[in-house]
Amino acid sequence: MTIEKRITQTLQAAIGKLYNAEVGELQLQKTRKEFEGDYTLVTFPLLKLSKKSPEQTAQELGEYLLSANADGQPVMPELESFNVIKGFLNLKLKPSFWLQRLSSSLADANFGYAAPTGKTVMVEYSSPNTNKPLHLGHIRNNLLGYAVAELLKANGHKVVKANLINDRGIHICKSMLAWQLFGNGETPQSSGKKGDHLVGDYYVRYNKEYQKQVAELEAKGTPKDDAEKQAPILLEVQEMLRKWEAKDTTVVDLWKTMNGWVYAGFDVTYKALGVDFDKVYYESETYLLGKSLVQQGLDKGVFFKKEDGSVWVDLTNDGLDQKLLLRSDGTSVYMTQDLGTAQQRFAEYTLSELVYVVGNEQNYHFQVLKLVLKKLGFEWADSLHHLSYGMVELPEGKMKSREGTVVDADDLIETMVADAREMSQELGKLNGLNEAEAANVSRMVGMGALKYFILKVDPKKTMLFDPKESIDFNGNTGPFIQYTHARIKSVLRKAEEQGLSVNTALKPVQLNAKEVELVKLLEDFPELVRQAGEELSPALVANYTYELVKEYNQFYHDYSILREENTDVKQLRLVLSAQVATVIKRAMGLLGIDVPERM
RNA sequence: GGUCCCGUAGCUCAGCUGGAUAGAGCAACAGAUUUCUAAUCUGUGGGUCACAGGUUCGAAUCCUGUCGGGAUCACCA
Repeated sequence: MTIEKRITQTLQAAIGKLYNAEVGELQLQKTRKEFEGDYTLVTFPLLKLSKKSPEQTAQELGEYLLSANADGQPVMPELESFNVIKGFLNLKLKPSFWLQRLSSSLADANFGYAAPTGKTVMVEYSSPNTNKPLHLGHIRNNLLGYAVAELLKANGHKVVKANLINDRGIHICKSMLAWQLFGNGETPQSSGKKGDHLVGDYYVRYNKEYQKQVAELEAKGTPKDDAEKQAPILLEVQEMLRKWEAKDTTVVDLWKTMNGWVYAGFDVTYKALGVDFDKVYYESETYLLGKSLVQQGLDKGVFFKKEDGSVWVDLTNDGLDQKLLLRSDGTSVYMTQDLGTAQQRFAEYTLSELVYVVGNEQNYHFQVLKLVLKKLGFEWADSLHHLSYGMVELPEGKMKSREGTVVDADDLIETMVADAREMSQELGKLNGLNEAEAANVSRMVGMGALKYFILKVDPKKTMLFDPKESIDFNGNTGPFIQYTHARIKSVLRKAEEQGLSVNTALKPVQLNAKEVELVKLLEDFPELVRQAGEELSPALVANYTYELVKEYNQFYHDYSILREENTDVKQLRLVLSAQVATVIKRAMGLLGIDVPERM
């Protein structure tokens, strides 16, 4: 049970006794730092019961909590003192209580992780197109998806990480056609290019050629709109898509080959990002799903058919528009497929939740998806969650693939690691490490900087990614947290050299203020994980970790650990440090960030 | 035009299930060092929480409206 719950119960009982009345919700909160105390009860809502002033009510309640029961036991044994400021009753708990909490969290090997729930949750993320390499926007997606999956695991759920690859359609045909026309048989092996980059280059090449042809047509007097539809290369690519759909072996073989290059390239990027998947779906295999659902909807009368045979759902009563579900030629659209895959997934895995990590440009789509599934009568429609995230902008301007100023994921990763290495070297942090160790630390720090910078921001907000600031090793950054962890580990190693183990039971010692603050923060960790899991919010974890690190740094600065002469106090500080390191490591682990033992 | 999201310090962001004097980091300035790893710590200056109403004992937080920014409303995915 959390401390807050426990105190709330005590308070409810006390209020019941004092005022002879039942109280429901109490407003218990952490005491603000400028006041003395650990928890604060807001008494304003209780005035109706007490029929006294806020100050009197708080005072009365505080005195009662400190007094003894009929059996001689204190009403609230863990309470040391209280003070009243305006209507706020500040409760200060005994240091021995905090010491005891620290001991019990130390004894819990799974501190912060919940017991298995038996529930299975699917997190779909990444979901790239196969015509170009991953970029900055994908990085936010992948990091969010992975972190959310880890959070859900920490909350005791079984998690299926899924990737739905958009491997079909006109976009990949464009790369294929350009490769046929201009490629001279170039392969990743022959050119030394990463497969996804190679295919992406031909996508760019196609667009160049297309622009050129449109310009030529316009020069000959064709109106712009017509020119854009008549460019020969466009007609060719449309023909290619028709052939693909007709399963033309030449086209399908080329499609398989080039997609294979792309997948090999993606794997490298995924590995560098530290993300992975339990299940990969390909749209070429799922795009026909959902048609039977459309028929069901028609039978139930929740969808309707237009004269041309197309099927629609009318959502105007829900404040939305009419939405197409089946084209007039009977083929399905994106929405149809998503209806089908959702149903299939819930059936296949008996999911209790399905989380889609998809950019906010698809907010409308997921709103509709959920509504339509509800109209079809699926109870699990409410278990669909769209984790929507905003665009990542750059200092120079907005990043959008259409505008061509994309930041390539592989380039960015490489730059981050190289910068981390350079800065570590300048500070002499790599001295004494061999090449493999230096490379490993640089990788952890560079990726930590990138991941932390992106994950600490509320997903739904448009964020600004400043490469310079992200690699700034001061402040609320990944490297700062990693560094604190490494420093604690260093102290613990030195302690071990002195023959001090950190596993012995704690002797009763008086905790100082900073130590109590640390224990309090550590105590928040399990509840934080629970909340972050519920809200699908890695940012919550990131900002908590930073708070913990800041608090520890103050403690570290103000008090010595190894030089402390009182062995019991020294032991306490070692154990406390070890626990801080453990929690940092776990919290960062939830964000997919590695923490080095030394740096 | 409809729907959704955002607007907090010069900059990047926390805080939002209503509570005390709105917080960090960066940048600026002033300090601290025989390092337990200073990639640290302390201090100073910096705010009409976009604006206006409303609810409340109490609003950055909830409601309504206005302004500003973004996304979306395809027989694309």
